[in-house]
Amino acid sequence: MALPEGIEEALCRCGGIAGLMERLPGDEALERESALFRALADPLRLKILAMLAVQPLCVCVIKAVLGIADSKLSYHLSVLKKAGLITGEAQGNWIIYSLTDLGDTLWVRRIRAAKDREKE
Amino acid sequence: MALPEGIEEALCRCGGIAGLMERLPGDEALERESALFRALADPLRLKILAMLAVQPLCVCVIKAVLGIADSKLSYHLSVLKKAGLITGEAQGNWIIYSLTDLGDTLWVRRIRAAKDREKE
DNA sequence: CCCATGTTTCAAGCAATTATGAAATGGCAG
DNA sequence: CTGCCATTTCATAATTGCTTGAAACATGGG
Repeated sequence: MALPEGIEEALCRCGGIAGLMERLPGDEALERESALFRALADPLRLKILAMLAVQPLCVCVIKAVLGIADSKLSYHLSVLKKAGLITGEAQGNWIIYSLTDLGDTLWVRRIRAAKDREKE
Repeated sequence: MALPEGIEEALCRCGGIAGLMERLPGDEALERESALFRALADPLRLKILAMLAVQPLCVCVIKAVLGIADSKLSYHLSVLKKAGLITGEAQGNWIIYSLTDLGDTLWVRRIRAAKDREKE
């Protein structure tokens, strides 16, 4: 396989194809990371995270803000919960959701990233 | 609508439902953010980003490492390109891909996030 | 000009995610 | 116990995203 000038040289310097492969994250880590991004890959879910970043809320308030069907909201909440971004705690007749540590740090990161991007 | 104790009080403090809605990012921003996450929501694409974080590479090398069909790789490259995470520059017979600034900062962020998560 | 090589595009099928409405669960008040 | 309220679960339909192989497009060499 012929390669463009510059690339081949740089590739050799890092151990060729084999050397490159060694530097990559394992499949398991990639799967875990991408699963997290998948949970964040929906505007509705980001909006829910934004709300919970303000304060913990019960499902009915989230629903009132978003204006969507119960089951739809429940579905998205379960996606966020499975990803470990939020957690729900029963309180009487209600379930109060709030950000987990992971959700909180990721949220802070998102804000920072969005601000970084606005600079351009 | 009756609300659980604590929630209602906190909700009032931030301006009620209306006040909460004002604090949320606009639909446009949410769409833009989620589109970025969607591009990151695939292990193969994260692997490609990992490779390009090591050094710029032509398609054929990426293909050799991943061991997938041309068209499949091309598809994923186009997703990353549309999201503004990578850029391709023709050099003779080859196209050399590299991370954009956005891809690079996001990559750094990802590494940091992964390390944070390992602590637990 | 023609061929070989590297890469992309296209159409079709398949897989995964999301939307929807109805039914089920579980708690609490009367 | 009964009825109501908040929430989830389920089955199904609609949508979106991914994969695959064939064909098309460029580019550079003979």
